[in-house]
Amino acid sequence: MPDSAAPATGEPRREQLLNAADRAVQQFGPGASMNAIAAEAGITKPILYRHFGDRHGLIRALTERHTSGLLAAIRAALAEPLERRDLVEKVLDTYLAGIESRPQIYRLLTHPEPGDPSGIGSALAPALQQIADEITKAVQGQVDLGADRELLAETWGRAISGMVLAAGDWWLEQRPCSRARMVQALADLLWGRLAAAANLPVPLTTNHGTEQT
Amino acid sequence: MPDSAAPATGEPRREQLLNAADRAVQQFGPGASMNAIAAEAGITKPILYRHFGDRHGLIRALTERHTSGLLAAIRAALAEPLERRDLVEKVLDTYLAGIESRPQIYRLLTHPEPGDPSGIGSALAPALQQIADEITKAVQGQVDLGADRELLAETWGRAISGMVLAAGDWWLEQRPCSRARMVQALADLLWGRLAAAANLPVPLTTNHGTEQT
DNA sequence: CAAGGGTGTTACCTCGGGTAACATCAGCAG
DNA sequence: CTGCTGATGTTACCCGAGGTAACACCCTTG
Repeated sequence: MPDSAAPATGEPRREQLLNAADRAVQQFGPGASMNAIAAEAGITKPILYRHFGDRHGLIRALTERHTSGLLAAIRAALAEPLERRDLVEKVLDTYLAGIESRPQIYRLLTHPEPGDPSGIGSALAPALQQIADEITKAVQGQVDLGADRELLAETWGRAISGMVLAAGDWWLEQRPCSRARMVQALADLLWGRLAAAANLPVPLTTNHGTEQT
Repeated sequence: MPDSAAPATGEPRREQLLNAADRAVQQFGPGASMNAIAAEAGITKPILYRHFGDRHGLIRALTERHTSGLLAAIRAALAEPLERRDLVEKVLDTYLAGIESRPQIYRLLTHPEPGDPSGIGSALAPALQQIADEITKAVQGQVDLGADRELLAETWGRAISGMVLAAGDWWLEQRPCSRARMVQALADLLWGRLAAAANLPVPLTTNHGTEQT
């Protein structure tokens, strides 16, 4: 490696390829083929594979570029010195604003696999949808939520089912605790323990590893 | 259609194929190829396509069989006359027990797309993982949760990120309300409004459409 | 004995991920 | 100038998976 500090000619090409991949994904969605991406870049497949190894590597590089932005925003929001309720709202708003600004990219981040080119509506797992509906109905029928009843119930139906899906997914994979404890942890969350818990004093001793890029 | 009420010879074969597909999925995971499924059934591909149209149809038939069970269990749990907190726990436990009993099938239900045969750990979206980590760190650092701190924080990290993912997904797709209202709805949920809201009287006038199979 | 419907097969097509082998052009050492 | 190295690029191919066409078998019914 003769040149000591001149990646200025090497990096840009990779960036350029990623930009092309970006454009291709914007056009064709997350299922854009390697051929399509290569064509968008004005080159052919093998070059992509030389740079990124395989499709997974390309997608990963692509997602990392975008997640870094969203993640940084969320980190910043989480670090703001707000009341906890305000903090929660701030983070939620940051996330929603992030996905709102680039829907195609968002789809890539959350649904990296091709997905069906036919049905647009199949956002999350089909089973989840039905569970969400059940929860919605239950909340609507059993909980007094005032004027916003319908919207709240439906939102909560999605939210709770997604919450349980993600947590259950992780639990199945890792088995960090018994099922009963898991149930307690999730019920506690839904039960407002996040609101009820006392604030910890601002930590000055240990930095919780918020490494920035 | 000469035979009036004798699908007894037609249905069983289809059921039998579904059983074979079940076995194949248990063995090879959700990405089981049509060839593999056909082999497990002791036949070849075209028969599968005759019965189910395409892979999507097969997967759908398979998921419907299993969701009906899980969904019925959740419905039953939701309908039990328990205190709301107990009800929440009951439903959570029902769901977790359901996915625990058949992990491979669960994967099929929630991650119908092939997924990477190489990396096992990629359960949910890669971006989500990092967001979950951030939330975990934030909760650990800012909220006093007592002895279960670590487990609760990590569980909540996954749970909250999954919740926001699902809700955001739905919101992006449907745009049922403004972003600000969405933020409020989600923050309210995390804030214990589910716990704080009054019970609705048991509805006797309208049946909320809990149709059973 | 046909006719029809279900079950089954082999052989093929298409498309997408992934790779091997070869061509080219830059810069740099001798 | 020659020749090495390393990056960029190409064509042509392999493989596996979804999906289909065409043909064969059996069994029931008229």
